[in-house]
Amino acid sequence: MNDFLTEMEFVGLTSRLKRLSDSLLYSTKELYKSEGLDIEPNWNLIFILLQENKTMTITEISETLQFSHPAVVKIINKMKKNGHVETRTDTKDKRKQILTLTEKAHKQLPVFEKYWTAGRQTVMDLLADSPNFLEEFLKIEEKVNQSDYKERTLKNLKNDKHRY
Amino acid sequence: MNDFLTEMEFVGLTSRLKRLSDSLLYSTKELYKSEGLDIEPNWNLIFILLQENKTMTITEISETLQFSHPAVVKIINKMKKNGHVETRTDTKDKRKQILTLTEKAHKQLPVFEKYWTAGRQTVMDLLADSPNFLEEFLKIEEKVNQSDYKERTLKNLKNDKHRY
DNA sequence: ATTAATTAAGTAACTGGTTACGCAAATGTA
DNA sequence: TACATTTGCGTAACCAGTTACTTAATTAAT
Repeated sequence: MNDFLTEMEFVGLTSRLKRLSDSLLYSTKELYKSEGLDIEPNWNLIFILLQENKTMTITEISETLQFSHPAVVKIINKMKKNGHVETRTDTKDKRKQILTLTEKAHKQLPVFEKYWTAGRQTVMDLLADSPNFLEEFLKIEEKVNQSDYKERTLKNLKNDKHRY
Repeated sequence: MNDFLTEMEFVGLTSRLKRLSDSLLYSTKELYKSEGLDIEPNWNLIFILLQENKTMTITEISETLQFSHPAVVKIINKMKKNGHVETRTDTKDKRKQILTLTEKAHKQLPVFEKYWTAGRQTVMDLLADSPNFLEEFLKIEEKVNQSDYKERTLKNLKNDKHRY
């Protein structure tokens, strides 16, 4: 039916990536909402990190997840408001905020994990017919990290000029 | 270096998709800005559509690009402000806005196209080592369209229960 | 020891999308 | 012909991220 975007494959890749990630995001939000869970999509990553490491700082989380630190600040503020995370100032380095999961979080984790497991299963289902997807996706991420879209495109522009 | 997200493959796929699409988006914005082009990332899609079809309405564009119609309204308003698009009300159906490219847009198109071609080349470079990526990506899109993340995950939850 | 540079975290403003809602025009139906 | 439904578009409020800037604390360097 709608073949324009497919036809435009290369041109529209960015849009399509965004559309898919948005679609997964909103769908996850709806799921949690409809099931009455007071958590939000990316929190699982932070829950898992804090569960494994017990304590972490904003910067550590933002580096691990490769989010900007303001993004982490926002998420953590929400998680604090919901009572899932506590913070205290590091006594040795008063700039740092030490983050830990609350008792409430630990209590609810088994329930959350049920949903995360089901979600992981969904991703596996979605990827079932795309056996190379993750591996190839990783390659693209690595390439973009080495030299981003802007750099590469400027280089292509220059090369095109020399072709005359 | 940062292997957490990779290790979390399935769990973090949504985040990673978003990160990649954001990265491409911001990089494209920077490119246009640094080169002094007064256009923005997704506009090429609309330029191309309007060039091919001469006139289109908001709804037609939103359906073709699979964007929500408010998203298209916003983009078109910016393009109007920049003098690249003109609108007039359809005489037969006064609800419809007929969109066309302006003279200015047509004049600048060859310059824009140089950048879009270079960008398309960049995407091809990025995908060079991922020969199955687009095809497999399409499969995932199709699956999500058939049944979204929420639906699938709820189903997985139910199945898990029956396993006991 | 003082000053300069770096680092951690917070805030503000913005971005490109979304859903929800409202209005007016057109269409379908009794 | 009147009334209900649908359609097209616009606006508002929201969302999860970003960059840019600020402040305070720490570390490095003269």
